[in-house]
Amino acid sequence: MISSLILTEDQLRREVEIIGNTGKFVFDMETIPSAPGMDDRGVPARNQALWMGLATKGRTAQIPMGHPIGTKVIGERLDPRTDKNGKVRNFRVPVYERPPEQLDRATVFDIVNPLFADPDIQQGGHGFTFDLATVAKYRGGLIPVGKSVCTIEAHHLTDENRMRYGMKYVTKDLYGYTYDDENVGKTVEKYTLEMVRHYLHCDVKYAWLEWQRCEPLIIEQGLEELWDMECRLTSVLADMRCKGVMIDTKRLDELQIELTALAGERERAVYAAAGKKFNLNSPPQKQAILYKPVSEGGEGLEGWRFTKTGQEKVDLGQTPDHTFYSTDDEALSSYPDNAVARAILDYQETNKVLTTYVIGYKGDPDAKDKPARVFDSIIYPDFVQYAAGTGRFGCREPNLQNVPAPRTTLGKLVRGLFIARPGCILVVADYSQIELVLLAHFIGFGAFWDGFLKGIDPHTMTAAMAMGVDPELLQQQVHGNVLEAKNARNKYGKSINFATVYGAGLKKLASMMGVSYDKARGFKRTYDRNTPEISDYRSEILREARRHSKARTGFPPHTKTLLGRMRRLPMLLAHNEKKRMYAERQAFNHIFQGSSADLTKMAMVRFHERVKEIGKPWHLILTVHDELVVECPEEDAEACCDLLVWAMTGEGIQELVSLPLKVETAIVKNWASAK
DNA sequence: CGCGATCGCGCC
DNA sequence: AAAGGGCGCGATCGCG
Repeated sequence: MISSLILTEDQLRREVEIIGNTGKFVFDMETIPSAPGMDDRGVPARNQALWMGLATKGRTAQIPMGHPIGTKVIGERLDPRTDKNGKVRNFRVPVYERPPEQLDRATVFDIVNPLFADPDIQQGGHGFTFDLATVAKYRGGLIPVGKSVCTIEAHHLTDENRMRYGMKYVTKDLYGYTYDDENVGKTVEKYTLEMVRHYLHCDVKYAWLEWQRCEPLIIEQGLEELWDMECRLTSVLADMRCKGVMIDTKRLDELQIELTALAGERERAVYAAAGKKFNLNSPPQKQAILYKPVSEGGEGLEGWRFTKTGQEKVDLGQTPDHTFYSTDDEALSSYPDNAVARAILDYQETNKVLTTYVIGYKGDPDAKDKPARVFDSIIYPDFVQYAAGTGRFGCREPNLQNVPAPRTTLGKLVRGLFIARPGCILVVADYSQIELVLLAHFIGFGAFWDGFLKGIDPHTMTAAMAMGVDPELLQQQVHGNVLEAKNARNKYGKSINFATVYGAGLKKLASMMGVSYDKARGFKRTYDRNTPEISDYRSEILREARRHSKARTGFPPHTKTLLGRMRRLPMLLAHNEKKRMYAERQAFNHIFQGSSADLTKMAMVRFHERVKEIGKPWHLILTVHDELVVECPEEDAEACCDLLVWAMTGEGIQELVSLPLKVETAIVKNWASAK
């Protein structure tokens, strides 16, 4: 491949012309913080572009825009730095030649922008939302318009089980090539011009090759429509990444003060109850305190649930000691009479919120690895379209998909931190019972199916099937607030439905239902007798999945979603029963979890593209599996809500599912007010 | 000191 | 007889 360092306008114009004629290119941005000492190089709305890398058929180009150092070492200087003991020491630091004259950002974007503005030119990159969002601020906030190919997504569609999709690992495993032992991309400005140039050349070269490798595979595997949807989604995610979510920073600060005090109080209460100090964030130390006999300074509690490794050791025939037992919430909750267990539970509730959400968002200036996630009252989460094997999103830095739900006081406080910008409002919509609707859809008849058509709630329906009573009667009782009926719905119905889509066993089911093992078994038997179509469907799906093999059909055993998204699970053929049954649960669950993700992703694309057509300032800001959150001007709330409902359930998406798709909506000032 | 494993826990 | 799907992240702890 031809590789060029671009230092003049003419050189850049030539590259742009070649790319324009090819109609397809890769670009990759290397960035630095918005200001010295600021930790936002990974935040596209704020960072600064330092390099742009380009690739197209047969060539790459690297464009520095103010790289601070050259390549040759011309001397050495002593740099006084304080080490961790507070001592000042002189470090020898190489001095580099001055860098060459480079193009400035404005000039580069002037010349490159026609590529970004041309809907007929396809563009791609590895983890592409970052690059799309990074360049947007140099073009008036506009995301480049052409088809956007994220090469990680492309790879993921054809190999969803791969653990690491980073370029470093991909080049090593697929191309047998290593080029970045030093993580140059993390701090490009510290490396020599030539090192960055080579790094960037490799990045765009292999992104281009990945694109060319994956595209035919995707077509061959019949995933073209899904691929088209995911490509359009990449642009949506870039927009979300630019936008971010507003946080009530005043409340966040107040919450930090309140929770720090409360956690401290509760920590002292634990020590008082235990009669000694220990590290109450350490599971091993909690085990020692709770499960060791009184004679050895413990509370002498009888453990009843093993940890994962504890269970494995028991399976190997070892005799349990205190280190085998779990100290999780459920285990501790079973000792309501023990003061230490109670005190630990109280402490953990506040400490979890304090460390994960409050400090997690604000960052800890004293800790190295705890950067702030709030910038001028905005959090910029990274929604990752290729995070889960089922097709669901992941969300990182920070994860806004595990914000406490507004069911508890603390949950309301945390979720209430997420607010609409001034003059704006949040439109929240979530699919009702989407996984169960999909289960009924795929089976195509039976109790669920009838229930959904008659408007019977699926948990009520399942409770009725488990107790052998008339579903419509039970539904009436639930609506009439009959206590036993509501309990049956919430405990029995919900639990069995969860157990169905997740594949939980009877032991788990009993504990979820809050009844004895025997009673749970009885309910499950009645349920299975009344809904044979469900277990029949499961067997059929797994049989179908196992029919596949590389030799027979070209695919490993797998299941598929509504849009044909594959989950390949070779372990469906494992002889090891544990592993095989795990794969069976994954395979079955994938159909509903993955189809739900298909619908949500598709709805996001529909909403975003329609908004662009009508030119409204409405933006998706959050996606939480079956829930979408949009921010819009207050006066647009109703219209925006209508459009969101259309995107999620209207013509063009409803046809995919043979039962009515339903959403619940809310128009709110802060996220805690929904639901 | 960085890294991975483990445990635990927030969400859907 | 037994079987909880999918994430990201915080804290601790042992290892190299």
